[in-house]
Amino acid sequence: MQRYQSQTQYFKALMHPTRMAILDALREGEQCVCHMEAAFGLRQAHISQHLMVLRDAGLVADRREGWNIFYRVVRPEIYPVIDAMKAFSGEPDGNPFEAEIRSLRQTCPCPKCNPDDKDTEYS
Amino acid sequence: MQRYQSQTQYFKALMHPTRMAILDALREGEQCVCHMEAAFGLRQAHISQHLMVLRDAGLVADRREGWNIFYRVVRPEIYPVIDAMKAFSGEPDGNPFEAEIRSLRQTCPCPKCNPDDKDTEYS
DNA sequence: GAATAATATTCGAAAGATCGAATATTAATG
DNA sequence: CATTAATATTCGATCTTTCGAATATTATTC
Repeated sequence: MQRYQSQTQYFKALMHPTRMAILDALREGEQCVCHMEAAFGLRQAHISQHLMVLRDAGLVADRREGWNIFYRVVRPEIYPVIDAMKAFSGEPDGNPFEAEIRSLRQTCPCPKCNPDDKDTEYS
Repeated sequence: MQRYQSQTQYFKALMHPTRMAILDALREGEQCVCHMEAAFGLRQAHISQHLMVLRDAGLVADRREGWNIFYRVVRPEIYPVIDAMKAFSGEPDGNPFEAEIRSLRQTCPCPKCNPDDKDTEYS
């Protein structure tokens, strides 16, 4: 059964709701961890742990920018697999967090969202 | 994360080498357990346990015919998902057990393989 | 350079998956 | 009806995954 090692490893990476949510959230391009924390309503450590699994699987990579760390998908060819599964299981395809993440851009203090905040004064 | 329940359940079903092998073996149509046992070189109980997982997931169903129980895929729409993963992970697609199972037909005593064996005399 | 913000890592307990061994079930045969 | 062939189920040990709590790391700011 050695021949199935690779395929099943990747299925294992896709096997958790939080990891599917992360991959969906990254459809729009890179996101910092704080975005996912807010969009999913999950604890920071929890998300970080699942990001580690995806990183170890070679599906995502990170990039630091000041305080924030941005994650991106490095093998977008994984999306056809996910989309095939969504079709199979009758879920609407695409990114269910799209609107949520877009609205985060208003208030998020991370440099990607609000590059000019450097000089902003808070009350 | 409730929304990912269904998708991840199915990924979980695909997550094991033996279960992938079973689904590949069933591409050619229904097979009895003895075929998979011979083709995979795995113990009977092991295969049976994984068949149970696939059955509980609603992917396969069984049918008895005399002594043998034949399994078949009841949701072949799962194959596009598997094929997408094979493409992703660089595996050749299709059923790697095709030749093996075909050759089993020569010697297998199950009714599907040799429907006329009823009257066959052994030494 | 001490404090802080964002994120990562470690640890430990609980839950789940795997797998072999043993046993149970079911239908066919004599 | 006892035996047998094919397959299923149960059990128990081991390994893996999950997840919260605590702690560590890294870059920034004052």
